[in-house]
Amino acid sequence: MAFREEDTNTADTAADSNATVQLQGERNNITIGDVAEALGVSKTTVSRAISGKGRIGAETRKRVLEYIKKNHYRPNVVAKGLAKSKTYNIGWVMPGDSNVSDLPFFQRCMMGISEVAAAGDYDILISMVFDRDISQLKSVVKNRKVDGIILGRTLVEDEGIEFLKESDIPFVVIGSSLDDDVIQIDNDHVKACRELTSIVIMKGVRRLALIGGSTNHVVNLTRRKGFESGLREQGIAVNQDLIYMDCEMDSAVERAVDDCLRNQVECIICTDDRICHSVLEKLERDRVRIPDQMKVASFYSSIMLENNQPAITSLHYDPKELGVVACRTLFDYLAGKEVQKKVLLGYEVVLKGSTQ
Amino acid sequence: MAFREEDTNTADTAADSNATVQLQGERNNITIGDVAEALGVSKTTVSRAISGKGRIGAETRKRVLEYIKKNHYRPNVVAKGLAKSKTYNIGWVMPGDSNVSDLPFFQRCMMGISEVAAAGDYDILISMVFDRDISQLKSVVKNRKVDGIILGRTLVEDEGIEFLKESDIPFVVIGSSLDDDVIQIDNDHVKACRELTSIVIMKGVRRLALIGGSTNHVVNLTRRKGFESGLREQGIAVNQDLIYMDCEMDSAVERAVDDCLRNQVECIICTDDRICHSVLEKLERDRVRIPDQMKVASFYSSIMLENNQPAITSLHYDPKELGVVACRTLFDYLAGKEVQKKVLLGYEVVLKGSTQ
DNA sequence: TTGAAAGCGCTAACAA
DNA sequence: TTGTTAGCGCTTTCAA
Repeated sequence: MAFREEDTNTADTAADSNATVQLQGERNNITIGDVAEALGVSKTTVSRAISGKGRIGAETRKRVLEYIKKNHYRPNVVAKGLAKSKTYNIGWVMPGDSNVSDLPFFQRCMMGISEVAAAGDYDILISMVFDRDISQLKSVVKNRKVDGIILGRTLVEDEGIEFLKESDIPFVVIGSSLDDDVIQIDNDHVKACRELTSIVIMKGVRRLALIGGSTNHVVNLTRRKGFESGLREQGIAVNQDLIYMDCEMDSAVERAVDDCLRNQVECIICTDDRICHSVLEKLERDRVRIPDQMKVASFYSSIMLENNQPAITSLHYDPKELGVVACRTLFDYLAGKEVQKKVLLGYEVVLKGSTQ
Repeated sequence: MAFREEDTNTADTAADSNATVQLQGERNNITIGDVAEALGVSKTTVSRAISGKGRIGAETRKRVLEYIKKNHYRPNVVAKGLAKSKTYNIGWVMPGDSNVSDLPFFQRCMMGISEVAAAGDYDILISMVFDRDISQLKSVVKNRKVDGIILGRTLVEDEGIEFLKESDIPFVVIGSSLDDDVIQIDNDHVKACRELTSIVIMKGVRRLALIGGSTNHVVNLTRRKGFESGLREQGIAVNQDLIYMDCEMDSAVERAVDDCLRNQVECIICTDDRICHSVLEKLERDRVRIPDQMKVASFYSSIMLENNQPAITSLHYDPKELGVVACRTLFDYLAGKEVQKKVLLGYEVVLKGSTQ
């Protein structure tokens, strides 16, 4: 029933005027040399006054600083970078092929990173990677445009990580890596998922199923591990037949749900909210009532689940905090400090009506 | 009914090991000087071989290029930038305070930008701005970390635009600006909204209402203009009482819907899908059936509306294309070419069940 | 406490 | 066709 009427002129001009503009003139900025000359001191002195390093007379210092302020001098960060072999940029690598529902997650991470970065006079250079295409990442690193990298997600076979390791540029990942050499910042998914699973079981449920996403995403493996650990903790044998992984397509989710219904599953747990959303739709279509006929919980929640009736029991994380810690860790590492190889952040279990 | 159990150890170490790492060693790269020396030519010659500019013997050129390839030499972009007064970065300014439902929009824009930028050997530096805080943008510009800027959205009173104008750095905006001096890339919202409004009217509706977002967002003004123009086009007088703007909060939307119901409105048009979503929830709560008792359409659709029953009539745009055109335009402008001050891109009217 | 000079890695006049 | 030299704007040794 979709009548599509496409506009023909896809690149039209404003009706009122065909006005054009052209760049002219040069911006020329005042340099450290100008300051030095104006004050009759050397560039070195000015440099020292600014950086605060090296001995310098309090009086001279004050004069320089005042002049600088009055004349709006700002050091050229790029030139400084060249001299110090730094770029004052860090690279933030986002998957360009992620589900829309994951975008807010990366966005929040980025806000955390950006906050810390800004405080350290750093900027963020982004590069998008796709499943098999890490060319943007490569170019940023090979062109030496960044001092370090933060990788936004981890895969089991991660070309990005491979590349970063061999190009020995400092980097940290958000998420867990199977590779111990990598500096990792993640939420404690195992513990979180174990806890949620346990709680659901303690409410009386015995037959639980897990519907999960790609097994190439480390996070899904971690969540599965937490789920199984929760079962065992409550003395329930892990039934591999009730664990459905790699449900990337809605159709796979549907098949899994059908199977659950056939097998008298009492509670479906989803590794993320995209899957959960699709489970909920399927259950609605089949007129399965939640929580009476089936309980549902999710190991990750975003806006997608926000307005569901009934509300969905799920785990909450703080993506911004991940970004903050990742960036701090990277900075510490760049500064030559010792950093922990793996930092695990907290979580929240939020119980709602869907597991009542 | 939300039992929240917060984890106490928000920054815990991996259980198995307290392993730490520390950065060591320096990456030292081969420079243009090394290449020159190895080949017994001057740096200039190497530079010319790489850039292809200036006369150089075919034989020499080949030798240099081969050596470079074999030894994995990559020019230092930052040094090149310093010499040429370029950064090879463009700034992408995203609102950090936007609704989650808008994030995919900005993400898609960014993908378009990133595609064009990469093709031009440029990278993207991001800065987030908040309603009243453009400090990140300022720092990026003042530190001269970028050659030009793309602004992701426009406000009626836009501090970002003000700042960019007076710092005379080249920039383009995605969206429309009331300021004619600004280079703008936008969809043709007026035309699109006029068309959608007209079509709905031609289906027999006479009493239409518009529920819209902040009047500080230029796009909302533009859409309102299109709505009114559609009414007039169909010979319907514009009733200002049925135009509800600045419905930022859900509560405002609810009041507007209540008012619509009282006033025998037959069709509610929303300026974006966040508002539409909230209209739909309200109507559902009031058990108003769509489209029988009330028709609904939206001037912008994203995932939020995707799975609604019935599907919602709306306008579709291509955010990535906006990014592509914005970046191309900026590049042209930087290159000293003449560019159009205002480029309007196309749209799609997608008719669905909600206006049946 | 201050300054001269070399250097970060590249480009671009100008000469040869 | 190639090389010499100065310079982009800053830092940093070394000397004064």
